[in-house]
Amino acid sequence: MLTHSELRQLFHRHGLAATHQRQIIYEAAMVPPGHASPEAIYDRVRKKIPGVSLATVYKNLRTFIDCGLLGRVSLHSGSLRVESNPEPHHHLVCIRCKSIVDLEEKELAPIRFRHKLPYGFRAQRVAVDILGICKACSVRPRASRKRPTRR
Amino acid sequence: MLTHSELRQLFHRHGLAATHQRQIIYEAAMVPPGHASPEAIYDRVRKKIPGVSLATVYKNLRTFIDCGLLGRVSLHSGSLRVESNPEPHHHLVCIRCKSIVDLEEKELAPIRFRHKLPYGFRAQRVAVDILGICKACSVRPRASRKRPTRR
DNA sequence: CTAGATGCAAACAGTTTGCGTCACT
DNA sequence: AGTGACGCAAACTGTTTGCATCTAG
Repeated sequence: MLTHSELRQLFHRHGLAATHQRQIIYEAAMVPPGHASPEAIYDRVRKKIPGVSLATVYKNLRTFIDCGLLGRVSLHSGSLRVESNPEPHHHLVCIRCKSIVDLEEKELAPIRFRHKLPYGFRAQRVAVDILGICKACSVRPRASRKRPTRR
Repeated sequence: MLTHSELRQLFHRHGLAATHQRQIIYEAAMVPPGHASPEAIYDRVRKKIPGVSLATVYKNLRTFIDCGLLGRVSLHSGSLRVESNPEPHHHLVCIRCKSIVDLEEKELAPIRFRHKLPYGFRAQRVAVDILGICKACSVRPRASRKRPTRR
């Protein structure tokens, strides 16, 4: 948890004004265990700033993501992608054009846990995403990449 | 690629009527490399059945997913989930309540490829999702799980 | 003949945008 | 003082639903 002035510095380092809303939104996004949804963050922020606008929360989250202060859990939040391959398998995912190519399970050596899984979690299967740049995108100049549909 | 009557059998095995639309939608969802979006599937289907309704496509995709004929690429399509942990790490994902818990990278033995990656793909990082049932959900009776927000 | 499927339009949820006003720097 | 942030409402995208009609079994 950052102090008030560490937070200011962090924002300034990224060229962002250190507004009150922004600070509270950032803190709300960082509360453990992370992975919050915009709605959940909005709810937390409203407890401290009852008048915040949901749009402000969205604008800030996008700003944070764009400058790397936050990440996103999945590149494919947004629209549904259907999975036609019924076999267990993994994915090569292009972070630029979001395309997905299957990788047969046997292409990867088995995943090994170093310790027992925490939290009474009962694992059923393991899905590996290998994130990178696909052939088409590394040929294509960066500027010409299609603007992602949304999000 | 299934023949017409194999397709009929497949549907009947799942208690689904073998309508013309359904067959075409299924085939459209299965065209390689898979992972199509509903819009993309709709576009393919319209080439064969110009009058299809987008709603019919959505209804069928949901039906297919519900009965296991199709999967979905990510459990988190739908709404954005923010990632507050800047360190490379993996995820334990509950397939029932969609909750996410981080797993430190060092908890997993390094991922090893058995062969070179295909397609000129330039890998940058590997994200592992361990899918299963979280402690809370394995205690909680199945019926009481919250209806997922959407999708 | 009947349960279930389709098509249409309207409803929704999540997210973004335009614009006037306000606040950091 | 000027640039960027905020708040509001309206616009948009992706998805679902209600209902009348049609069709496979």
